[in-house]
Amino acid sequence: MDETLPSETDPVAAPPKGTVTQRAIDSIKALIGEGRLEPGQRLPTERDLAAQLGISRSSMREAIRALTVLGVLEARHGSGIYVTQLEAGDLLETFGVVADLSRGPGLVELLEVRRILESTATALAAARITPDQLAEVEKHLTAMNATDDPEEILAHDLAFHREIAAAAGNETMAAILEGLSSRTFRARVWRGYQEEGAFARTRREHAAIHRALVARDPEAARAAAASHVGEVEEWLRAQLAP
Amino acid sequence: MDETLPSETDPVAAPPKGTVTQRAIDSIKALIGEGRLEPGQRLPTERDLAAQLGISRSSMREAIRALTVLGVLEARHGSGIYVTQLEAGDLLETFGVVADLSRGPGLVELLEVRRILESTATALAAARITPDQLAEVEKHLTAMNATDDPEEILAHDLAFHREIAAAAGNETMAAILEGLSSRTFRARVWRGYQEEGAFARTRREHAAIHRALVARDPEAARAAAASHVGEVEEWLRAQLAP
DNA sequence: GGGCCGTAGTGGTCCGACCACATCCGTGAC
DNA sequence: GTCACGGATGTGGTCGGACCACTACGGCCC
Repeated sequence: MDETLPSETDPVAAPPKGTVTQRAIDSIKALIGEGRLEPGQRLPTERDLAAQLGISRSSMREAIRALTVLGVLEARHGSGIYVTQLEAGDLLETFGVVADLSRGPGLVELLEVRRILESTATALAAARITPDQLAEVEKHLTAMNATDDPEEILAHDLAFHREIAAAAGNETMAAILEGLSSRTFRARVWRGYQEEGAFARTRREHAAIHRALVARDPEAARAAAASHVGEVEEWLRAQLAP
Repeated sequence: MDETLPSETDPVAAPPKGTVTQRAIDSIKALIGEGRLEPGQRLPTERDLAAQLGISRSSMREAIRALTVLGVLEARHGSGIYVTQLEAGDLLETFGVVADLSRGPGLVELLEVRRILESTATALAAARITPDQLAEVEKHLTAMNATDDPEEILAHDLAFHREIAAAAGNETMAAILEGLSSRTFRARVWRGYQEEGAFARTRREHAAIHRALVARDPEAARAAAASHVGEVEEWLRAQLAP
């Protein structure tokens, strides 16, 4: 087959700036940005791509790997390389890395961002949530209160907030919040928080959020969510202060 | 030299799950997450790292490249591989990719997130900004109004909001906003917006934000910033509707 | 003592080979 | 005619080695 990518406007030679691999990354990103590669579309083989850019397969593989971890490309063993759907979930998966590797003051700042977004998302959800979605939220709320297994509580806690974020109707915001609530992040922060007997308080706060959703009261929902995250934020701030 | 990384708790063999490269990525991430690799620290050579994990140098290079684009590692040609400072700016650089490659509804959602964060950041800035920072903001505001070159306006517009975000005192939020205002993102959206003669309106809105900062009025600042971003958001929403 | 320059060590690039897996298509049984 | 099987083909995944480009260090010369 003579499958070929739309060629660059460059007629003679590519400006040899930066490493070869970086150029390859930028080239592919540009192809997508300019719409010459559509979401879901299959790319030429690694070997062909390398040949078209005049670089080795090794370098091209590094470029593809880089774009893979960024959620832009997806490599399927034995099948080919594909452009992802380029939706919020695909591209924001890497956001979890930030939450996982931040520490100290950065963690507090991350919680501050989460408080802002989570409160807004909860307010939006109060206005938009459907009965089905509300039932799902209640399911996790009930399950969360019905067990003492920290692992299970954490899982339902995550799902509780995820459902609310989804009900807010902004996938991008939901994806960011998902990253800010990554499993390891919560495990690192929540663990110490819950160990101080904050279970009862957490339950009260979750109940307040739920009440606001049922009442379809955005302002009450905003306040409840902000307070919920803010509690943890203050606790963490105190932990880092002395 | 016999430089060696702290070994895994695993005594026999690593569970062969996923690709070899992915394992290497996770291993290094884990080393950093567990604090066995400090920010700024130099890693063993690619060859040593590959040997320690029992994989080829090629695969290890892909792993390193992946962590490099994520802002976790930094490779210096001829010198070695180093852990970044792991600060917000390092890790959130990839956020720009999201803004660059999103399209359609995703762009509106992105602007919605920016409106929420930008309004809060501006409100915080109104309460915390120092005279020096305020002078810097005014410098860009003046420069922005003194030229007709779109490129220059865009540059000062970016700097204007960047200074305000910095004055809010949350580096993480500032880094996210920086990504949401990436050059190519604004170029794609603002271009069309400004072409419709929105210059005057933009100037009024910037002036309103500035007044609120000078008056140290957080609520006015929040409203002005929200309105500023909201205008573009509404315009873009209308563009995509028909 | 200071500056120059060679050298060892590092990441960057390339090549070629082989492996593991997915897909497609022809073959055969039913 | 339909379907299941199985091999052939093409793909990404891994490996090993070679060489290049650059940095950093230290000894040499002035």
